[in-house]
Formats: sequence, C-alpha cells, structure tokens
Amino acid sequence: MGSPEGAGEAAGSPPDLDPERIRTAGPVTSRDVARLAGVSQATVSRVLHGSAKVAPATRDRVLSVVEATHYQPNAAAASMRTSRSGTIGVVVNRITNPFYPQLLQALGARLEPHGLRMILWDAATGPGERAAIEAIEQKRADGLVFTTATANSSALRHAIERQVPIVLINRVVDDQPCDQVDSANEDTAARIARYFADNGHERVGLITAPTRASTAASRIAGFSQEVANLGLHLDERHVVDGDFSYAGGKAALERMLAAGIDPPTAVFAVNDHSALGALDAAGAAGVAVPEQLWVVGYDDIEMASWDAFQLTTACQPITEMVRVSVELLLARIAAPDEPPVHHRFPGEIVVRRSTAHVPVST
Amino acid sequence: MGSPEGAGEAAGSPPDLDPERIRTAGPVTSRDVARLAGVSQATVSRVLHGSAKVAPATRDRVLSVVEATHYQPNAAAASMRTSRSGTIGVVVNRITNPFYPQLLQALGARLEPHGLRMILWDAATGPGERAAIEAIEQKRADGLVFTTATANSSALRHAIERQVPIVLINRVVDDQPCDQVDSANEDTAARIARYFADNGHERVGLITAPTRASTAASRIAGFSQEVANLGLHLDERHVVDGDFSYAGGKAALERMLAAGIDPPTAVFAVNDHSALGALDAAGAAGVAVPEQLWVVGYDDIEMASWDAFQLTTACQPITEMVRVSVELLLARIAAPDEPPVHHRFPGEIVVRRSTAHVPVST
DNA sequence: AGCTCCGATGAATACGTATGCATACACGCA
DNA sequence: TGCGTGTATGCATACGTATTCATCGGAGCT
Repeated sequence: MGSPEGAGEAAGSPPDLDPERIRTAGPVTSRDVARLAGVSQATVSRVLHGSAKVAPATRDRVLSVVEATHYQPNAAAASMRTSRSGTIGVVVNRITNPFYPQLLQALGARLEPHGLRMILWDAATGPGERAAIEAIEQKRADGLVFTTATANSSALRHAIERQVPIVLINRVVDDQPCDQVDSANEDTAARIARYFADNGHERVGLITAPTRASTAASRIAGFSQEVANLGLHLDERHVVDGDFSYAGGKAALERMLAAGIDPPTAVFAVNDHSALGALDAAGAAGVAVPEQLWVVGYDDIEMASWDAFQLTTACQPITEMVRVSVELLLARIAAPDEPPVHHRFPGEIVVRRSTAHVPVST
Repeated sequence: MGSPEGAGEAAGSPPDLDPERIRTAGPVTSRDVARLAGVSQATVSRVLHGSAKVAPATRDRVLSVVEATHYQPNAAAASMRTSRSGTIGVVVNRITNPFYPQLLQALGARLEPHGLRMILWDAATGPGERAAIEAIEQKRADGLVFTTATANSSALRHAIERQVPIVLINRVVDDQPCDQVDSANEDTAARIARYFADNGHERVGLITAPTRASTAASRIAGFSQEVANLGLHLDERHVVDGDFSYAGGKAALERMLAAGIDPPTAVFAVNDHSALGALDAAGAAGVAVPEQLWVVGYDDIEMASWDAFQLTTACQPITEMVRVSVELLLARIAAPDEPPVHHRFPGEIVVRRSTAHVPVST
C-alpha cells in the first residue's frame, strides 16, 4: 500500500492488477506477466510448466497475473523452442464416406486429453498425403494418421525412411517399417464367404473398390479365396467395382443383374456405403432382400443399422483401434527408433435383416 | 571448372550439390540453403517469397539448392515473424451428422488454394468452441469458422469483442457484430408450411431440435408462424424434439403416432438426419409415405436422395455459402476493423417421393 | 570523366518462449 | 562466525525466419 513506488518492489507486495494498467500494447507475453508479477520471464515459464521448484507465494502471484491478463502462450514461439507443435495431421480419403466421421470423432476425443489438435486433409479433394507430409517437414505437426487411403506414394516411402511418426489405420504397407493398426479384413471377409456357403448360397457376387486401398485388396482377397476354397461360383461378371460409394454400389448391383446370366443369391460389398447402394438397386429392380438376395457390407456405419436397410455387416472396433493408434503414435513421437508395431483387431459380423437373421455359424 | 577453390566463390560457379555434403546435422534451415548457394539467408527468404527483386542467376542458384536439399521452411519460425499461422480453426457440432462432412469437404477445398490448413474440433465430444478460441489466442489459427453450434457462449462474446476473425455459418447471433453466412431458414421453413397447406394438409407435425442452434430456432419459428397464419392445426403433441439425429427423429415420430389423437398428415423435420429417422418410424408403424404421411426435411444431405428414402427437403447452396464464408474470413483477417457482413442465401425445396412428387407452388 | 541513381545483396534484428548456467539467499552445523 | 548445502530465481541464449537498413557496384547522363 504505502510503499514508495521505487523500482524493483520484489517480494510480498501484491502485484498491481488494475485492469487499466494491464492493457499492454498488443497481446500479452510471458514477459508482461513477469513484469506485472515482479519476477523474471523464466519464472513465469517455470510456473506454467511445473518444470522446476517455484516458491508457492511466487507461484500464486504469477498465476493470478496470468488469470487477470488472460495470458496465453504464443504457440509459435513455444513450438520453435521445443520443436513440438501439439498438432496431429489426419488424412482421410473421402470424408463424405460415413465411416470417416465416426473415425474422426473417436480420434478427436482421444487426442484432446493429450492437449493435441487435429489438422484434417481429405485426399479426395486435394493433395492430402503430400500436404500432410509437408506439414510434418515444416514442423506444423508432430505426427500423422493416415487412414484407408491412396496407393503407397513415394512421398510416403520417403517419409517413413526419414522416420516421420506415422500410424496407418486400416491400411497395410508390407514393405515399409511403419506402425500400423487394422482389423482382420481378410479373415473376416473369408468368414462372410463361409457364412454364404453355410446357408446354401452357390452363386455369389462381389462389389469391389480400387485395390490401391489395402482394405479393399484384403477384403477382396479374403472373400475370393474362401469362395474358391468352398467351391462357390463367383462369375467375373459378378465382380464389379463399387468405388466405396453409394452410387458406385448401386451401379454395381445393377450391372450384375443386367449381366444376362443367373444373378447371384448373395453379394458381399467391401464397404457399407456401397452395400447400401446395392440394397437400393435391389429394391428398385424388384429383387427381394433377403428372400432372393443376401447383401453383406463392411464397416458397420450408422446407416447400416437404420430400419430402411438393416444391413448385415462386419464391425471393426473403431474406438479400440483409435485408442491403440494414438498410443502408438505418441510412443513413436517419443521414441522414433523403436521397431514398428503392427496391431490387428478382430472383426465381428453383425447379422441383420439383409441376411434373413440367419446367424453366422462358427 | 578450373577455378581455385578459395573461399567466397561468389558469382557464376554452380554450388556444390553433392548430396553427401548437403547432409546437415538436423533439418535444413534457410541458413543452410544460403550457405550452399553462396548467398545470405535474407536472399533465400526473398527468393522464396518473391518479395523483392533478385537477380535471375541468384534466384536459380537458390532454387536449385532448395530443391536439392528438400528445404522446407519452419512454420513456427515463420509464424513467429509474421504472426500468421496459415491455419483456420473449424468447429462443428456433431461430425457424424452427414451435413458436416459435406461442409468440411467444401471448406477444405476452398481453403487449400489459399495455402490454408484446417484444424477441426467437434463441440459434441469436447470443448470445441473454447478450444478454438484458445487456439486463436495462442496464434495457432488465423481465423475461425463456427458452424451450427451451441449457445452463444460468453467465450464467443469475448472473442468477438476482441475482434477475433470469426465467421458463423448457419448460425445467427443478433446482438454481436460478427460476419455471418446462412440461408433463409425461416423463410424456407415457412414455404414448407405453405406447401403443406396448398396440398390440402390440415393436421401437421414438427420435429424440432434444441433451439440453442439458431438453425433449429429459425426453422421452427418460420414453420410455426406460417402454420398459424394459414390456420393449419399443429397440436403441441405433434411438436417433438428430434435432436438433429436419426434416433431422435425416429423416436419423435413414434411419439406423435402414439399421442392418442389423430396423427398429422404432414411432418416437417428441422434437419434431414431426423427426417430419415421419422421415415423409418413411419415405415415400422405401417404408415405409408407419402399416401398417409408427408415428410419433409432440411439440408439435402446425401442420404435424402437415396432410393430408400427419396426425401423431400430444403437444399442450401453449401458450396456457395462456403465460398462466401472463406472470402469473408480472409477479408476479416486482412481488415479486422471493417463492419461485419451478414450474407443470406436462399433455400430451395427439392421435391421427392416423400411428398408424392407434388411440386411446390410459388 | 565525374556524378547520380538504382538495383542487388548482406548485416543486423526482433518475434516469444524454454532452459542451462550462474547466483543469491537462508539455514544448519561446527 | 564461517563455511557448506540446497533451494529459488535471474540472466543469457538459441530456436529459424522475414524485414529494415546499410552498402556496394555498375550503368546512365551531362
């Protein structure tokens, strides 16, 4: 109170928190906070990071100034010093595929507790993968999550060689050491083939997608091989690309039905989005599901469970997969030299109306 | 060629681009590039920004070193110098609502040509709005896009006061000066009421959503008022919350049908997601659409046009809205003091099977 | 030829933070 | 009283870039 306002009033006196005085030109810096709290900038930093012992009184003084000034640390400066951005880059392939929003929701929820943000790129509408790797090189992001995406670009290869922290979700790269999380696409697709065979189907169909996406490749391979093993008939005219999309799946089934040969009695689509299109195509063509045609998808997106579809599908444990992915990524960022890990989750077949509620036999 | 390798070989001699020599400890900086090109760091910066005249020979020399070293500027350092992050923050409310992926896709496509990235928050699964404003204060983002979201928080109020560059898409804040882009929600909802009346409907229903979202509030208000004007009957038991979701819409229509009074012959849902739920509820209850019940939604999401639904709905010009939003945001970032702009687009009613293909009268 | 002027470039600096190093102080013990 | 020990804090610095100011050299003009 009555203390003379000579410079350097150090210890106990409460800092002057008159809001009028606080208004500094431009944004508040840690130096401003230091000045107002009568400490050094270093101490402010220490208080905010708990990195070293600070006397409780000093600590409280600093914190009250921080609060009064609404001080927020400049991320660029912090990033420059620590070479960490607190940001993760995420690349999806076509965000309008309903599978991705579910994934992103889970991912965001998992990153948030770690104080991490998410930069999003859609490889379908721009240079997703390249942009993401560029962001890493510019130190805009600390790590990347690539989801079912395009082919293995040379950019990705380079990035992996340079030990960029990358986790691939639902995307397998055999020849490169890289953390990967996926589900048993091949095995589950094979089980779907067996499910068809067990229930008396002989002519089956397959709605594919570009095999650049490893999920497509695995599901196609697993289904096709098991179909062959079991002696089911899969005419090549009943193998049609569905482009992972509703419109693609719809067109695919239309083509199958128009092939001029006996149509399949059971169709597997490599993802739900295209399976739903196939369901609608069947409806439009007067083909009754499941009486005349079984349809099975993959992903268990929200719409698969809607009354209008009730689509039998393969469900991946997205939440768990995301949890593990985030763990792997953080570990990779902390220790780039550790050997990469490949984590595979089981898939589960959810039986619904599109396959007549006949359960899957073991 | 034969020039003695005395230090300071300035002009014409090609820089030593032997990859072995280029390997610097740690990442390449603009200083490394400068050294290898025999110029100053300032010149490298000038070349990369075209900010000042540089001799063509120098320019080429620098660029070839940039290419050879794969130099990428450190974003944190650049950001510190320019106080620009090259990043826009985007807040959605529940990304699994299919409306948002469409919006995000358009937004990403619009930002990319400007060299801008997108940080994404979902207000439904975390502190979206608060986190976004914090990101601005930490200079992680240059501007924000808020979409149909939660109530007008005090955080938003503060941010607007502090002239944070924010554009609201589909969200109206009357009492605050802030750039806003929306469509004629109220008017279009009123037109839907008239559409019902014109086609002989007398008992109508309304599937609402929390009025914290201004879209819900506007659509409810527009529809309700016009219903009153036209003398249609809207029983309070036929006004049920659908929570913007499929499950909510489904439950809402179920409640209407179970209300014990004559059911409505036409229902308006404030968004497609809940309208689709209502369609499925009708199907499950044996109520024929459109013969016994008309259903109209809002947003024209992808699923509305699917065969299984063929939902009549109000379509907003998302692409245009996003285009204008990005323009406004960039202008706002460049000139924070200009008066805010409110841009309203017309909505269009797309007639499909759920209203018997009876066109909308003018 | 001498002067001016302009174009091209280098040197220096500031942005705001985190942290290693030095220091000052208090306390305990001999 | 003097010294050692440990704790709390300040000083100084580096991170990598964009930009201002100064400098240097050459060309053009009289």
